[in-house]
Formats: sequence, structure tokens, C-alpha cells
Amino acid sequence: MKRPGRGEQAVRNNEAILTAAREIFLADPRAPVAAVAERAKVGIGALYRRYPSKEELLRTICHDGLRTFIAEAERAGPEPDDWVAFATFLRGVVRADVHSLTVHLAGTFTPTEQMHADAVLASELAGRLVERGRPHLRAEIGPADVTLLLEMCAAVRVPDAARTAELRERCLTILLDGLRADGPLPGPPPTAAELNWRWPKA
Amino acid sequence: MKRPGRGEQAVRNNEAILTAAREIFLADPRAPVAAVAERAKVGIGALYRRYPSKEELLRTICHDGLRTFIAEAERAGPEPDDWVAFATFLRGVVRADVHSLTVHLAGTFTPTEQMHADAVLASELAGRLVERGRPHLRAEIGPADVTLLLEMCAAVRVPDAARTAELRERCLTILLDGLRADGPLPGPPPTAAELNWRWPKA
DNA sequence: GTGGAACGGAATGCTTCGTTCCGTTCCAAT
DNA sequence: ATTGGAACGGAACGAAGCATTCCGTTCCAC
Repeated sequence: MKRPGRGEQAVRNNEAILTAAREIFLADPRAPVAAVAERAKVGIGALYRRYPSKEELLRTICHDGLRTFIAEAERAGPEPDDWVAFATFLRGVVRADVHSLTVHLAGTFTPTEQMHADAVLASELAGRLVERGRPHLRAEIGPADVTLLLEMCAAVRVPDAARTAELRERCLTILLDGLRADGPLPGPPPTAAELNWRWPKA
Repeated sequence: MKRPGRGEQAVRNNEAILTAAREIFLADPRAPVAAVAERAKVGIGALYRRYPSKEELLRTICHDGLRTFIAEAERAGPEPDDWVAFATFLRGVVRADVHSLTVHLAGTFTPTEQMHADAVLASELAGRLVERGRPHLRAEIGPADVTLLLEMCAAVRVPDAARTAELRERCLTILLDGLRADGPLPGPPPTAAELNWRWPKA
């Protein structure tokens, strides 16, 4: 479905802007909008034509990430082996860099109702996966622990994106093995509330 | 050695400013200087009397952290059991929140020569501890892997400082167990160069 | 040839700091 | 008491940085 000329450019720009926004804002959530336009090789005007404000752009990026998270959970669901389902879900989430979206972008915009609903769904799906993995995990591991692990992986970052992904997978492997080890853990697991402090208070 | 009046206040301010600066800048490296003054309950003037610029303040905070890192390494050195030495070193570093200093503050100032020298020393001491722990670790774990683990722990953060420390210890425990597990890891370990990208290019 | 959709990017106006400046407070020595 | 200066607090200044707007230009479709 090729469109020529301006129409073609417009389609390309749609994606270029979103891709650029993801890259720029994940590297620095406070980056100026102009940086996104530059990375996308688009004029600022073209960007503002699509997103009436920076906040709207941020919201879009984050909501897309949330949907990806859900997609990863649904992709891992059918896997019959509980542990494999759990592990591939986490690997998928880490690979998609979805966690960064949540961690870094939270608080830079006010969420929509739809986002809230999707977040609830995401939480349920993830919780179900964690539940399936629990028999293989050390005692006292809760869903929020898993969220924390994802945040930790998101902290791994080097300039090269591909290498970053590789290093994150390395770290995730170590973490997964640590999750299956024995022995007590200090303190109670984190609560959901403790992890949501970045979001605007209702 | 009590000093009365203004002198007493001056001594208190010295510490109050550094403490406040650590808290503020660790929470947000780009926080305004005024925020530090406010947290320290000090006028901006009092702060600028001691540190001629924001950069100088940042440098001081970071250098202090580096020295703490070295102190932790030296504290763990005498421990006879290799694994215990390795583990208590990491626990000490995480507890002191030294990693955050490196991760978050890097690039916000140009390091001094003395800092560079201390960094080399710190690296040597840490490398020695890792070497001692290596027999207990899974294959292919390098010193840079350990640095990465510290960065991951630094990513754990909730509003309450004490709870943050507790959660970090929890995560570190999982990581340490993961480090002792068996099995191959994807990709090569990070190199020192890969981890230093935040610092100003020589 | 022409109207309008889409572009690029300069210009605008505002906010956010780092830093300076100065009037005030407090102590110690006279 | 008086006073010189050390230390304060915080208002004010000026430089950036940025989100957003505006407008002249380009490119198709008709």
C-alpha cells in the first residue's frame, strides 16, 4: 500500500517520530522536544501537528509500552511449562525495554483512564505468570519483587543499544538463578504501593 | 569541643550542607542548588561561601563517596574467608549508597587528578576482592560484572531511605545467589570501558 | 495552474536556575 | 558599650533552555 510523495513522507514520519521519541526519552525523560524532532529528521512543526503537546507524546510512548508489556504476557501465557512461561515473559519484557518506560517516564504526564485500565490488566497478567513460576522460586518472592527485578535490569545501560540488550539479558540470567536459590531474604517483599510512588497521587 | 554562637552554627552548617547535598543530588542530580540550601536550612549565601560553584559541590560529594568506597574495600580486606570478604564488601558499598554517586553524578562535573588516582586505587582494591570471590562464582564473571550489579542495586529506590536500604539488601542477596549459580551466561562480560561512558572523555 | 495539506525551522515568551550582592546578625576584642 | 569583621539569609540579576506558535515554502491531486 505504497503512497507517493508527501503521503509517503507522512507515513514515514509517523513512525520516525515515535521511534525517535522512544530513543530520546528513554535515554533522558527530560529531553527537549526539539531533540526528538532532530533525531526523527523532522521539523518541529511536523511533530506538533501530530501531538498537541509534549505530554501527549510522552503519554503515547508510555501507553504503547504498556501495550507491549501486555502483549508479552499474552505471548508467554500459552507456554505449557510454568517456569519457561515465567522466564520467557521476563526476557521478553526486558528485551522490549518496557520497564524503562514505566520507570523513567512515570510522573512526566498524567495517565488516562484507559492507561489505568491497561495497567490493571497488565498487573493481573503478570501476577498470573509470577504465580505459575512461584513453585520454582525461593520463598517469600512476591509479584512486586519481580517488578523490582525488571527495574534493576532497566538500570543497565551503555551507549550502544544492542550491547545494552545483551548485557541486560546477562543480568537477567543471573537474577533468575538468584530467584531460584535457597535461603532467607532480608525484610519483607516490596508492596505494590511502594513501587507506584512515581505516579501522580490520585 | 563546643563552639558557641556563630562558630557553632558554622560547624553545623558544614555538615548540614554536605548531608543535604547528598540527599538532594542523589535523588536528582540536576536539582537546583537552592534545593540543597533549603534542605540544609541554610541561606544560599552560606552555601556559596563554602563552595564557589555547583560543580565544586558536586565534586566534593562524589569524591567523598569514592573515599567511602575505598574505606569499605579496606574494611573487608582483612576478613580471612574469601567469600565473606567479597560479600560484606558489596553489602557495605550498597548500604553506603556509594554506587548512586558514581552512576548519577558522573558527567555533572570534571574530575580532579586526585579523584582519578583514587578511582584507580578503588578499582584495584575492588578487583582484588572480586578475585578472592571468583572461586565461588560462576564462570565468566568479571570485575565489571560486579560493578554492573552495584548499579542495578542503585536503581532500587523508594521514597523512604531506610526502606530503600532494606530493599537493596534484599536484591543484593538475590544477586549474590545468582552469582554463585551454575550455567552459561549470554554474551561477553562488560568491559571497564563500557562502564565508564558516563565520565567526560579524556 | 491552483488550493490546501504537510513541512521545516526561526521567533516568541516564559520558566528555571546559577551566581552575585547587600543589608542584617552575632561575637570577640577593645 | 562600641565596633570591626566574619557568617548569614535571601532578594535580584542575567543567562539558558524549552515548549509552543507562526509563517513562508514545497508538493500533490485535481
